[in-house]
Amino acid sequence: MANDRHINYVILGLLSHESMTGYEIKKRMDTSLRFFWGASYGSIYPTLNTLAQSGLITKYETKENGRDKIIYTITEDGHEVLKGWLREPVVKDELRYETLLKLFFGGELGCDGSLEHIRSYGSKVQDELALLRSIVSSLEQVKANDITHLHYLLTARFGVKMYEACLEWCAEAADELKKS
Amino acid sequence: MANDRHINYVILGLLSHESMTGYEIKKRMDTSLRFFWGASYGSIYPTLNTLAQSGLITKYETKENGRDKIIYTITEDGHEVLKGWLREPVVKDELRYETLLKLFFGGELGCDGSLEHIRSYGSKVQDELALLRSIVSSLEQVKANDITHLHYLLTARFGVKMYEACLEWCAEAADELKKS
DNA sequence: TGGCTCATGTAATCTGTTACATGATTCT
DNA sequence: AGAATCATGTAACAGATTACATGAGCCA
Repeated sequence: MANDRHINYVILGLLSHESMTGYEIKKRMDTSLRFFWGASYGSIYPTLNTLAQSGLITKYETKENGRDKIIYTITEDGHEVLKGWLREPVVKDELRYETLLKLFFGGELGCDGSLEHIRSYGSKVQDELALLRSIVSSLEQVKANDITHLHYLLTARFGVKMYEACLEWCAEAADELKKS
Repeated sequence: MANDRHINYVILGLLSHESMTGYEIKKRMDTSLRFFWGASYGSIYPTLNTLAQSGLITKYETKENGRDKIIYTITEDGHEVLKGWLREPVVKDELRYETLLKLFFGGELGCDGSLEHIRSYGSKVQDELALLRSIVSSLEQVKANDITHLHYLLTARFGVKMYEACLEWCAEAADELKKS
């Protein structure tokens, strides 16, 4: 592989679970991975082509229900490259929280503005939490002794844990702002 | 202001607290803001110049201890622009967690690899947590009834809450991987 | 028939980092 | 004396998004 961008490994990872189209990859990003990673078509489709050229995935052009599709499948080489990346230590975990930025500078505005940001953040978190909880409970019901399933479950539970802590903080922070 | 990048507001925000040099701004990024935002010299210095050209901050070139410095100060216009941004709703809170990515695809590798990632993540979190806790306790000791202080404290507490939840998750996740 | 979803892709743009260049001062 | 820190800045590059273009099938 010429370059070493995350998007390569994300796609290889998704294809290691299941063969799919670029469109479906994008869907997974917006559902399963949305909590901790994102990508747009503008990075997905070109990457699929370079991965195919490198022989890490294969293209299968077909027609389903009259719709043209390209189904991508990971190759042996692809698996090896993915595993190589998985074995390497994590380089960076990043948070870019506009909410915290606005809160950090919130003294400039007064408490009401900050309270509004916290409220709106809290309600966003609550929605995400509901979504994640439903994912967790459906994964728990499957009760597969499959290791892949366990990994999904652990990441989803991470999200639940995070968001629960967020909500606690929201309540406490709002209280304190009201007191002042 | 010609453009609408976050870096503009981050700098205005920091300067709303205190006048300082570009070098000091970078330091704040790496200490106070490191938990939820980051920036490099390559974005800070050019932004300082455009902000000065727009009249949102002023330059004061001086010499301290024989060192050349440029101290930047926010203007009235700068305050207004900052307030305008603070009043607007938050557009995006983002997480880019390589650790979760590697864990999500960790089924490919086996439990040992995932356990190693969790361990290493846990120890990183513990370091950050210690740092944040010391910030929180020093902020609590100041006991300023100042609203700006309260805002610092709330963001720091957010970090503590997050990281505590992370550590709980690390312990639980590791247990479950060991069981399997 | 009109709007939504499925499906693929590209060009322009944006935003930021990395690596380098430079030079003074302070600490050990 | 040498290393680390203070201090400012730029050019090349990286990595990604946005907006657009295109077109077919599905549902009401």
